[in-house]
Amino acid sequence: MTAARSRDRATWGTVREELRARGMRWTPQRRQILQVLAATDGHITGSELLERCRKLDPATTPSTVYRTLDVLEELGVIRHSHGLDGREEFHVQPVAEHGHLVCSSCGASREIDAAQAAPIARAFRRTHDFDIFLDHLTLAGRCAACRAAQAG
Amino acid sequence: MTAARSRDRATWGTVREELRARGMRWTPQRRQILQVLAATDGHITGSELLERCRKLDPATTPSTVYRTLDVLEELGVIRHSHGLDGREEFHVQPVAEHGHLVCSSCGASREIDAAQAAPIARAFRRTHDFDIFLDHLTLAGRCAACRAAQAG
DNA sequence: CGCCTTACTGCAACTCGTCGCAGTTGCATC
DNA sequence: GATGCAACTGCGACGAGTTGCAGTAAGGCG
Ligand SMILES: [Mn+2]
Ligand SMILES: [Mn+2]
Ligand SMILES: [Zn+2]
Ligand SMILES: [Zn+2]
Repeated sequence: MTAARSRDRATWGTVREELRARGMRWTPQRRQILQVLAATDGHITGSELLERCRKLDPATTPSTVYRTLDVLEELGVIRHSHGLDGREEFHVQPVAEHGHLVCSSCGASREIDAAQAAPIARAFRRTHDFDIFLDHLTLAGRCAACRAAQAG
Repeated sequence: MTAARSRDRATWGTVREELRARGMRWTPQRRQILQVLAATDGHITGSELLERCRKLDPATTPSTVYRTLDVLEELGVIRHSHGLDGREEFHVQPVAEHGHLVCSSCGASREIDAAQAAPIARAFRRTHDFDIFLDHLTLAGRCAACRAAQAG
């Protein structure tokens, strides 16, 4: 984990106040989930998060973890996209908005930043009057290496 | 269901020979699944297919249906993309290759045809040497109506 | 037609995730 | 510090989908 990629301490600390401001509660379970997320770089699935929480507290239950992920996404603290298998993958914030480009053959994954996605967003805005959510975008396809390997 | 959108009788009929050619077998279960798919317009999920098969034969089992979907996708008879919830949605062939544009707020969905996707495909081919699979693409976002509704 | 190989089916157990409900607890207020 | 309300947790049942395995049957061949 690098400081550049994860929410800094001060930002994570505001979650408690963001919850209170909405009439929601700060519980030991939520504190622990946030602690694990703060130590996570990049992406994490619900079941991975559950597993890591259970290392700290084996009594952690699935429903609490999944419901907390929903709450945190409503607050904007995390966002999700989907892997090739369709499972949700959560991003900790405030990483720059980005999509993913994944090779169906080898699983290699690259991020698509806002600049790269801008032409696509503009095209659908113009032709369909539709705003694309880059954070939710996963493009599947075949990378150069896999295309070359199969070409023979 | 319209003739224009579903695989015609002759094309569905070739599936039996395509299976045989690969050393696979033509079974009553597969015949029935294909019968349901032939009567399906547009998209269908695995559990929807299971449910429809069970109307014809209540003894239909999940594993056979899901495994048959895998086989048919390998043969190229169907393809899948993912709904906003991540679940697989199968397309019967030979519908023209297309992606989807789905509004996260109201669920409205439009198809993206090859012509509309061509600029995107070209861009990623050029900048990342990566071939996009249009059939697998689902773009999430917000439609004009929902944007207007929320603007106030 | 009957045999044999092996693809396939159905089952049971499992994973991931969701949901209603009853009991618990955060936290605001006095 | 005690009280009370509602948000939250944990439970148990459930839905969707996957997988190993043992028994079944498709279909090629004699
Ligand atoms: Mn997929
Ligand atoms: Mn999603
Ligand atoms: Zn690859
Ligand atoms: Zn909409």
